[in-house]
Amino acid sequence: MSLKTKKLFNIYEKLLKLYGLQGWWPLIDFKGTNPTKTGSVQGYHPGDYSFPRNELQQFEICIGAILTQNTAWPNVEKALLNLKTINALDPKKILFLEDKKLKQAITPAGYFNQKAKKLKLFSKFYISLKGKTPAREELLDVWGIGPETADSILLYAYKQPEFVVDAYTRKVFGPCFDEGFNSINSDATYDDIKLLFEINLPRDYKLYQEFHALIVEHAKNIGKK
DNA sequence: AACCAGGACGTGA
DNA sequence: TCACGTCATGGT
Repeated sequence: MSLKTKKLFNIYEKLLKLYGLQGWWPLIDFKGTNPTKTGSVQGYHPGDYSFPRNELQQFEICIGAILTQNTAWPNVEKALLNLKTINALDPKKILFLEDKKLKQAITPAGYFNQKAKKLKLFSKFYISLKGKTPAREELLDVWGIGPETADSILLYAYKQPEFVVDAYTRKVFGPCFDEGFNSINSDATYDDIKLLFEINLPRDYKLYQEFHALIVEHAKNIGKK
């Protein structure tokens, strides 16, 4: 086991001890519980990596990944609930939904003009997959799907071992990159950081899911003070 | 009352 | 390539 591997596992264990299992990705149709969460956000399922269990849950995760771009999750949840209320949490329904109604439903998540376009384009793409797992490059070719959204979709909706890098990852690991991981500094690119994790950790989607969720939880906590 | 959230795209240099 | 502006609502 390399030094970097040991360091990453060490950090993972510390975060796990601090915050416990996170149970990402949250699903609005699943009434899970997670004592580390507060507020209205439900549907986390700590320790259960069997989700998504059907195509609708899978699609919901994809839509959530798009809606949460630069947006706090509680706002996304409101948008998802609105879509569910009008029975539109489904690729075909979204594709044929009036623009005005779609934008109205997702208003709480912000950027509703851009995101309405993104949801329609992704729905079309999702239908074209016919149940197949998309390649990362295919996802990136879809307008509105960048590296983080693509990796979130692959990791949480398709259980693919793609490590997700976000602003929180940089916040938490920035100092570590400068000190202990001397091949990568804090201005490393998205792919640099992604590869650091993927090269030095076993390709395990459960580990990647939990690690990323823990990083987000930790980043939120250190941001408060 | 600013500030920022689980980013991505378009533009000009 | 890369730095910067844009997109928009809701919570603190």
